[in-house]
Amino acid sequence: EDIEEHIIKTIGKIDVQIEGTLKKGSRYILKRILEISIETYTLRRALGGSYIPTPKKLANTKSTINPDNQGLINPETNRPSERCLQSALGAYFAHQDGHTDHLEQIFRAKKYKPYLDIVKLDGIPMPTPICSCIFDKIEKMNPDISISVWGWNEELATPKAVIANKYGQKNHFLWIKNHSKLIYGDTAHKEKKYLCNGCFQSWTSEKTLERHLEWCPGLHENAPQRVAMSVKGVNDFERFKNYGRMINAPCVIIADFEADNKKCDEAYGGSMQKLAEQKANSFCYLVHWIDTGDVWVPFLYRGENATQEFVQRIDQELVKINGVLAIKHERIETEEDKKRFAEAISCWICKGKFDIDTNEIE
DNA sequence: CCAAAGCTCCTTTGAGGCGC
DNA sequence: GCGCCTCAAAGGAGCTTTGG
Repeated sequence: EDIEEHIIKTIGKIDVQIEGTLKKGSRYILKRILEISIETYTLRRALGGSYIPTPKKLANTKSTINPDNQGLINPETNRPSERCLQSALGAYFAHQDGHTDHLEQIFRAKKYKPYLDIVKLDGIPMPTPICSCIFDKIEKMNPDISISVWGWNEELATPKAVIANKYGQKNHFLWIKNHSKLIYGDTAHKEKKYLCNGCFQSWTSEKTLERHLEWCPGLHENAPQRVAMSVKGVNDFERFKNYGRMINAPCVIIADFEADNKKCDEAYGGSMQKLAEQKANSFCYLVHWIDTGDVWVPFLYRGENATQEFVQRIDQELVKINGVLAIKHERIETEEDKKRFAEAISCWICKGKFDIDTNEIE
């Protein structure tokens, strides 16, 4: 169905292009279309594979169930079974039903067979690609569950939510029985952590998680944003106060740095440790004159001591800018202006009334 | 028995609000 | 801008619980 939709869209695009071309040139006539070719490519996505033992550090957390399908042969393909996703979901359903023992034996224990059958995976490719459209389909077929996919980095012993598709990688699915245990190592703080299922951040208490949930935008595509409206009589009135920003700036300097991320490991003060340092390696700036729109040619520097170089260059620019600003212009002041100044009773910037008697000013 | 999670309790750190 | 306050995050000691 995706292919059909794509073809219909493509035909529409071709029509528009043909029409556009015919309108542009004066006497074009379309006689016939000689050829339309469709190129297809095999999409290589992360795939769920056959049995892989749980990595040691992950196994130590005792937070996952890794169903054992070792030696199982799929009668349809005559190759090792690739049904790890089915068994991971089956283990969840069995656990929901109160079964806690030997869930990893779901393929072999007879009493667990029904739970494998609960899992609806019709039309889902095995091994299963990690792809939002496929997992959307699985969730539609199994309306009682929603699935989040996590990746495990054995070297760092850290879990990470999988959001983007991973291409051409063979994966193995297991069921995360206990999220809390999995995220315990997020910090060195030795208390239970509370996971947000929407964005996979961990929180220090139930209270802070609940507060976060009111605002969590989630990580999925088209994640909703919470909008806080002002309350009548409380915060529904705002007044502009930043009068300094109203003063005309004759010119602005627009500058940008690029930096290398230099790894380090040194004491920073207290119990903090500095792990990385941003070291500027280049910068570029230009001077933009507001009134005339003039731009002084962008200056680009790449090399040693970029920050010091920047300060020196800006000092020189300021000298040049002050040179321009030092040119005095004659003030144009009409009789009307003088009259308005004399009669003014409020500040022209903030509109506030003068609290001085204007008659006293001579 | 083991390793990791997690509890109680205490501490430091940094962000941010408030009043002056 | 400063001092003071509150709050949450996070570090950590010393212990128990948990699940294999």
